[in-house]
Amino acid sequence: MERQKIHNSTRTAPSGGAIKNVVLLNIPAKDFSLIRPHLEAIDLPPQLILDEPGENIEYAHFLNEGLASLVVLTSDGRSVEVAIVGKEGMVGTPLAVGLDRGPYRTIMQIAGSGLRIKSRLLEQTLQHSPELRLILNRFVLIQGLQIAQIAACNRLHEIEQRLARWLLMCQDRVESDLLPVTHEFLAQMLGTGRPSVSLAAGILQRASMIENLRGTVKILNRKKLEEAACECYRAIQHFNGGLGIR
Amino acid sequence: MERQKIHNSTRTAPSGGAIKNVVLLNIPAKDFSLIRPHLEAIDLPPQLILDEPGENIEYAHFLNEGLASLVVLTSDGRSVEVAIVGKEGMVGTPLAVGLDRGPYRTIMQIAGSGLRIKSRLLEQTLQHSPELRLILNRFVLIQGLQIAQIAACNRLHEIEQRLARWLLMCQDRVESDLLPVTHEFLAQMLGTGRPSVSLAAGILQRASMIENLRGTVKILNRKKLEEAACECYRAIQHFNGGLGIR
DNA sequence: CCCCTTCGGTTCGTTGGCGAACAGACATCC
DNA sequence: GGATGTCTGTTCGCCAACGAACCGAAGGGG
Repeated sequence: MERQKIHNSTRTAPSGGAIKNVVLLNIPAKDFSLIRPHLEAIDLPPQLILDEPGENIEYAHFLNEGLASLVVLTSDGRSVEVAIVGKEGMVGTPLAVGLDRGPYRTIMQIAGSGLRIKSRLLEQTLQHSPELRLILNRFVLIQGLQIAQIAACNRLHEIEQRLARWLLMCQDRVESDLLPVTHEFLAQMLGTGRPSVSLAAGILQRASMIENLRGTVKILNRKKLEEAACECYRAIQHFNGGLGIR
Repeated sequence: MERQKIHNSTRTAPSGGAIKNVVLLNIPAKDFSLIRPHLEAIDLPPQLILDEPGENIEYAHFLNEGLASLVVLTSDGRSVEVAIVGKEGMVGTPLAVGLDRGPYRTIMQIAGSGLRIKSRLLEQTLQHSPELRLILNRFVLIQGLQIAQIAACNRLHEIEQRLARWLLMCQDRVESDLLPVTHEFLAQMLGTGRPSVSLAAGILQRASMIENLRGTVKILNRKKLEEAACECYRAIQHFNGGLGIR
């Protein structure tokens, strides 16, 4: 068990880079050897779109660093984020159950890198690895719980709390205290207008929880920020308990 | 293929009742015989609570008629519905991936009946039926898509549209034009106050789409109601395409 | 028959959030 | 150093939604 852990922590991609993605690290060694040759290292700059709603999903992505958002778009051009995926999961969940498209846009929020695998090759691998299949299906469910909590949060809580929640969830998946996001972008994620975000961010700043810099938000006091956030943050954190997030 | 269909449509529970649940009908015959002896018929009166957040899920439920809601509760006593489950799915999705509890309350919305199976027995069955496992996991994903759409809807659309959407989704899963729900209950589902519901329902009534009776809403004009609903209704309907809902 | 509960309809004052708009700060490029 | 574009801070008027409250109607039980 201990040896397995050590082995996991030094698992490498074909390109030689260390793997940090929790899903990949949790695959049993024998099954990892099945998938490893098909993995392809990929750089993931901010705003890169990984999947579009209704379009064929070519690759499954496993992040090592950075942060992707699942976003629902409406016909009038507005948008809301419904889930966040970092190194704890997988992007392209429909592939896990043999479907080839989903209804959301998946977009890189914070730059990073990861590994990708052709959908057809993932499917082949899944047929020989029930363990991987279980891991992915479990992630699909957990992600559903996260989405449900955000659904409730979107309805019941106010912008200030939701902003605090978002900043915390974001920082949980990034090393730094500096989150490179603009208010405009936050507005799209929170499904609101930009002035509302600036207003809420101003309040948090005056309470010295954060500092608003140009194009980035700096976390000054995590503890106070957690108090300002709604219970949804704790709830989501709890779902992810087994997935290696904090 | 055709014979299979005919067989499916006459599949019966141990109690002798006909099965209408789409998940159960789609299980291959050989695997259905595995699960059949463990199924137990159950009557499902309105307001019956099937699962509570954080508590052990004893049974998986497969509805034949009626309608259940997944509801997220907050600490201040408010609530929102995040998904609806009828005969197209399963209640107790965490069991499908070997987890034993979830974060939502599952409550019967419209009276009905169904079949249930002990969680331990379902788990045993799953180990011998990859087909059933795939069907359930696929449902878990589809339900996630539904929740995501509702998450967006909760944020971006107004009560009137959301109410119309809810009524349509409800009627899709019930034979009658009469939906036995109170405004108070609708308020809890839509995560809003009761007056807001009465107001919106009044508008829909004056447009002769519905009629508000005591304790029930009558659908008068489905077509107009669909026009009044937001795009989310169509989207969710589309996800369920393969699941036997309309 | 009357009482009592449940529900629907409506009101009213308050508020959070929205969209549009503008001004100032900062960064980059020439 | 000046011009341009991006980003933040802030204002203002407007509207949807909220919570509390009250009334009246409908239904059920004694």
